[in-house]
Amino acid sequence: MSKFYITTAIVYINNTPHLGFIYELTGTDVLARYHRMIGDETFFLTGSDEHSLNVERRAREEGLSTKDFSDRMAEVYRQIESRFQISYDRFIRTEDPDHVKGVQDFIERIKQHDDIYKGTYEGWYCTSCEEFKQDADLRDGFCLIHPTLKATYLKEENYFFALSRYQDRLLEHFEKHPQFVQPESRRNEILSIIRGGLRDFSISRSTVRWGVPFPGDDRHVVYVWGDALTNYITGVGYGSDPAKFKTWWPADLHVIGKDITRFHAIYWPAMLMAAGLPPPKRIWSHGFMTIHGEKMSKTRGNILDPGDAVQRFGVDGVRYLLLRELPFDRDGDISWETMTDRFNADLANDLGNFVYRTLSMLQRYFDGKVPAPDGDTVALDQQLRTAFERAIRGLDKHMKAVDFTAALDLIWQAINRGNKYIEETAPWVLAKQSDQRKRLQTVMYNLVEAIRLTTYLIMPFMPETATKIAAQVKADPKASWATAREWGRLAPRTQTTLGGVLFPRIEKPEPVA
RNA sequence: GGCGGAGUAGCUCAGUGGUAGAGCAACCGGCCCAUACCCGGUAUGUCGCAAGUUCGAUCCUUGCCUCCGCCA
Repeated sequence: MSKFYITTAIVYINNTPHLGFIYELTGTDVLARYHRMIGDETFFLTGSDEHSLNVERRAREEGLSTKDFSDRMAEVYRQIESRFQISYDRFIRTEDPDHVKGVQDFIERIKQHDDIYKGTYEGWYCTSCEEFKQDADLRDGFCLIHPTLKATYLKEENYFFALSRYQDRLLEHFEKHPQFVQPESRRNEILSIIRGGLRDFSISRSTVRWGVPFPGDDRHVVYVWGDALTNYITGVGYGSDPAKFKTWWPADLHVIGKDITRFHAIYWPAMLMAAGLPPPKRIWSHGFMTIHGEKMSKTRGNILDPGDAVQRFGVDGVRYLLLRELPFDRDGDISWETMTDRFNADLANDLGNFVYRTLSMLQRYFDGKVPAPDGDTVALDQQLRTAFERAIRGLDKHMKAVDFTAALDLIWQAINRGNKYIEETAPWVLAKQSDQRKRLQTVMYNLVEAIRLTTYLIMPFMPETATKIAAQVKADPKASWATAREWGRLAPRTQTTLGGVLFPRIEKPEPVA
């Protein structure tokens, strides 16, 4: 048994959650659940990033103190994560006292290493991006990302992190650890940035009050990356619980959005090196979702709302659809229409119907009690078994590669093999022939066994559905995967129950001619 | 401007040096256990454009076009 420490990026509480946020959380959650299922000691960290000028501003707009506003928004996020069955072990907030203390400790250690110095930052600053801008990022003095907001010229004394000293060490690290940043396209981008030379970055702000006081100079607060990234270590005890920290760090996987890859893949390992700590083992940079080919954005008004999604497809439906429909290594397109089509095809027609028709036949022919297989195994039986064994092996392989689409594809191949098996063995015909009783027993056993294995296969992706099916076939959701995964573990005479329809078909409105 | 990725059936995508596949949608047939479901079959494509290498390229090379990403 080994340990597995996985994180998502902490979410910036400035805005309300949209479906892209659920996407990252769900993908990460699937990995966490998978590792728990296979028996790894797992710690799953998510949380909220609450410090910044924008948050101060938003709070003021809402007529709340920054603290009250942060409390409220953090709770909004925490609740929606729970709603989506995100099985985090801790939801860290940058306001948490142990985080604040850990950040100061971390900065202090980098200072002792002489990698922090005081300097002056001067240039055009966009208050909405909270970033200094190069000339190329501005047009007529307006930030390109915020064309209605005039940039202001600022001269500010800041503390800087000496990132430029880390070019060689970072390159060496990338070379020694080819899987450090994935997918490879992101790794290549990062490598070319590093090779192009690194600039020191400011790690404090004196114009912001809402943040962690900078150690040794409390006119400053620790600026975004020194504060936010650090959650990955403070979340598991850095600065507060050395034994816990030792258990979990380094993280096995940071799951992040592609937009913040450079901060995670360059700033973060460099800061850790400066503090004498090992970098995370692996960083996965996922793509974004587009709607009908367009970026999701407030101004376009095409934001998919997580609550809407649940209304339409249920929690497990959304989880499945996001990971099946979008490739996790690059951008992918999605819409209510494509989600609805796939919901009906994969969940209602394939999975839901497979479980329902099988268990209802079992009710009819054996009063729901699993018969003992009796007689020879024929080629058809073997095909069914093989399909499931392939899916099981595939799950292991594709979870390692963070390829949800491929894993689900194999699982659905197995489920569909099950539907074909029913058609080919025609249990309703066997049931009418008294001399086929033994064959019917074998067929029904095989089908219920396939359903039992399906519960485990889909468990990380659709925990609620897996639990429902498990209850129907009396599978133990907590069973050790090493043995539960074996074909033939289903005990004859198990009393099954027929549950309701798992995924009711969604009727699509008739197209208007 | 530099670097990188992508352009394959209506849609989403897989794929190999020997002239192409899956799923969905469509159509036809079958079945009736089942959520108007499931099973079988059918069809559809100058595999972005052009040239080159090769006996032969969708897969290799070059140029071009379009889209996207990262950097400047």
